[in-house]
Amino acid sequence: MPSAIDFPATLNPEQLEAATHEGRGPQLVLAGAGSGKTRVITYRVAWLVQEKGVYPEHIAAVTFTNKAAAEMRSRIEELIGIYPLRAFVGTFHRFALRLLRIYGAKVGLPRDFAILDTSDQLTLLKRAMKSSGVPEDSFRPQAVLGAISGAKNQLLSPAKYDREADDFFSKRVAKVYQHYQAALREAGAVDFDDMIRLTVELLRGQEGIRRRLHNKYRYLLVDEFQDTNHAQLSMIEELCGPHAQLTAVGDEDQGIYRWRGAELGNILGFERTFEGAVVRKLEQNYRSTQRILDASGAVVANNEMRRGKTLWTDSGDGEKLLLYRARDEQDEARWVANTLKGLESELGFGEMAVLVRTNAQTRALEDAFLRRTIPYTLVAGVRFYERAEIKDLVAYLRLMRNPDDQLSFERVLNRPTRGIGKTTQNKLRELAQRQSISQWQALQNDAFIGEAFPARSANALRRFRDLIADLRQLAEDLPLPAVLRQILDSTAYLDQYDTSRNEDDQARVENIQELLSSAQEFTEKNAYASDVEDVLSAFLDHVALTSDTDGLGAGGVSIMTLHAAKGLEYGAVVLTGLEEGLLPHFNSQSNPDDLEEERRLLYVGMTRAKQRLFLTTCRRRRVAGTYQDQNESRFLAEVPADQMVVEQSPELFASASGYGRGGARGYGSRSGYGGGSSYGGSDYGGSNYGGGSSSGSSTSAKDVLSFFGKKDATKGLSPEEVAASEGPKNLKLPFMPETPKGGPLRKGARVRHAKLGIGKVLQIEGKGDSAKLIVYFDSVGRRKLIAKYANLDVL
DNA sequence: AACCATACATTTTTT
DNA sequence: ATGTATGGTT
Repeated sequence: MPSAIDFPATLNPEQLEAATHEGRGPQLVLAGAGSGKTRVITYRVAWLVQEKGVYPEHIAAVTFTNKAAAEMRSRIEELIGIYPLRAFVGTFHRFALRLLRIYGAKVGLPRDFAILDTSDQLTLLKRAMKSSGVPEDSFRPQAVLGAISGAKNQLLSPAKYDREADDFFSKRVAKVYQHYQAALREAGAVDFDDMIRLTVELLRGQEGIRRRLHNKYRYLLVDEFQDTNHAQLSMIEELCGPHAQLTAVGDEDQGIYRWRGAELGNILGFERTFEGAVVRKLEQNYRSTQRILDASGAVVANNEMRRGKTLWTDSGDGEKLLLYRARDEQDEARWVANTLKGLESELGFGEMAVLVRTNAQTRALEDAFLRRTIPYTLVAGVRFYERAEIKDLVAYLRLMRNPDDQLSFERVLNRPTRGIGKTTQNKLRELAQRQSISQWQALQNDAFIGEAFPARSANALRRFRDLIADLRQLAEDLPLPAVLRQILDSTAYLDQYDTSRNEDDQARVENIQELLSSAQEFTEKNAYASDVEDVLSAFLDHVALTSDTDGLGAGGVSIMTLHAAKGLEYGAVVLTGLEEGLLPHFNSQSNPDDLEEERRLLYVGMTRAKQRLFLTTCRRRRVAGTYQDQNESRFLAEVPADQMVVEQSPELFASASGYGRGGARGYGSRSGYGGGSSYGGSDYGGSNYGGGSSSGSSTSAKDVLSFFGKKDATKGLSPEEVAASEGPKNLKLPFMPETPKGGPLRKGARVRHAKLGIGKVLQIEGKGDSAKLIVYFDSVGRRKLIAKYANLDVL
């Protein structure tokens, strides 16, 4: 066991103050990128345990991701030499789950409630839309789910949400929300948002439990505080009893999850929420060169929503940033590949990362890397536990614990196929529903099966019932991995695959093997658990709360989204696609708060770099199949010129015909018209003002200016701003997908579609980027089209 | 139940 | 362009 830690010798003065914060009051630590925030949390826990004699049981450290939690736990344990440390170190959801598994009944949860993943949620939601009479094609289920999630994050019940709903969409959502909750109740399940919401409900409604928990969790540490949403903040508030000591750590400049409910206000208004709070800043950076800090700092300084920090380092200036102006995404990818190859001897590919705003950007990069045989890892991919075969087996496991689990039951009823078709499934569901019993219970009545179903179906159902019953019997005393093997065996699950011929099948079998090993590993780790069912339950919870995205460390250059890069660091970082429409993304250009978030996204990307930082921008880029002219990101103008070297693609001029006007900054060419919100409602809706790149003549900036002056519709750019800009030099145009030139698109207009031929517009509904057209084509008749994607020529 | 054709959507993603 | 979901057909 390590001897006492010399805190003052290992921490800088600010870190030391934060780690050894005394007194009752809450503390907010504003930890700049690379300033050692995890260090502060780990040392604070160590300090509490070693210096203040706090029992680890009284400490809870809460994070957002399993990965962060695991890292934190291992660092703390290493530091104080206690394994395992009996403190709570885990995610918000795991914390909530721990409480709900104990006290769930108090908020109306069944004993073995299941946790839904996103696809289960969608299944239930679609069902809820149907039962609430909201047709599925009227609103995108994803959008409805998003709205419901938002409501839950705001701790709004269906009734309250309904009361506050004042537009058509919200009214509908309110209805669906109600039915969705009913469906959850019926399925005996909660979704992720419910876990937090119900925990708040529990803490607010049960004074006794609340007091007990105040007594237990006396020291709270919350990581990434800028990412908390309203429900999570409430949970923390309720958890902070009169004696709790809260340490919140975060960085408002790295808040990039507004779109999923995170509220920067939680960190900006910390002192208002937590009275008497102390706020500290960590500004010494241990990661990047001063150059990188200055450049990124200059960018983020343009944000209003921040308290302001100035990061510094004593490790030297380092090299200037390098900006590459590429012709298109192929050229960009080629340049990135070559540049990184040149750095290989110095850094090694594993110390390099290429960051993108959208996943679609990775394709060109992968191509270039493959061609140049540069090893790379795509950090993304389908989550392990969401793969179909894994979900099947997990559903079987769930039935072992709770055969009344409706979703799991329906999932495996005919998987692998065993002659229980859709008709039979629907009938069974209806019959069970009518009697208010689970489908499993319905199957217990043998006579009922015989009466209700034709012989063939009845037999298949009986066989399924006996299969599950036998498995449940076995599961009672077999260890988890053996149960899984038995399931595979009894269902002949692997027989569906042809591993010698089909690569996909082979991958599925490998996935199943991986599941077996993870079950094995889990069982070994939890060997101390008292009985078999405990391990099974714990494993199911583990599966529900673990995404296993950690494909890191596979070697080579890491390619990932800016979001995925948060918290990571690399010797060299390339930020690609610094273009209007991509960064800032065009869906975020019209709202100032969204725009600031895009800037933070860039900031997060920049501050991942330790030594070298590269930026790239493309003159044109293929988006959804067709090339679009791009304008440089407005954020590039915010990087101090003296911190950056600019390199330009020779090809920019070589094939000058569509891109004539290559200035030092900004291009005379422009993109078509139609960025999101200005679409439908106007006379110009759907028509386009695309630069005539095909003819080789890019339209002059004057035309563009007059156009905008007249239109006055472009968000994020007032006519004054446009007028104030002088020619191509400072042109900042919103993202606009390119379409060929034509007249205004309106009812009755004749249009040409690339595949469908000539048609007539019958109707235009909606506006914004979702404007829908109904067109009658000579060839195929009526078609519904989305203006954005249809790419219509107006004749 | 397997198969094919068509429709649809395309920012970011954790739990 | 491209992948996935859905729906109809055999």
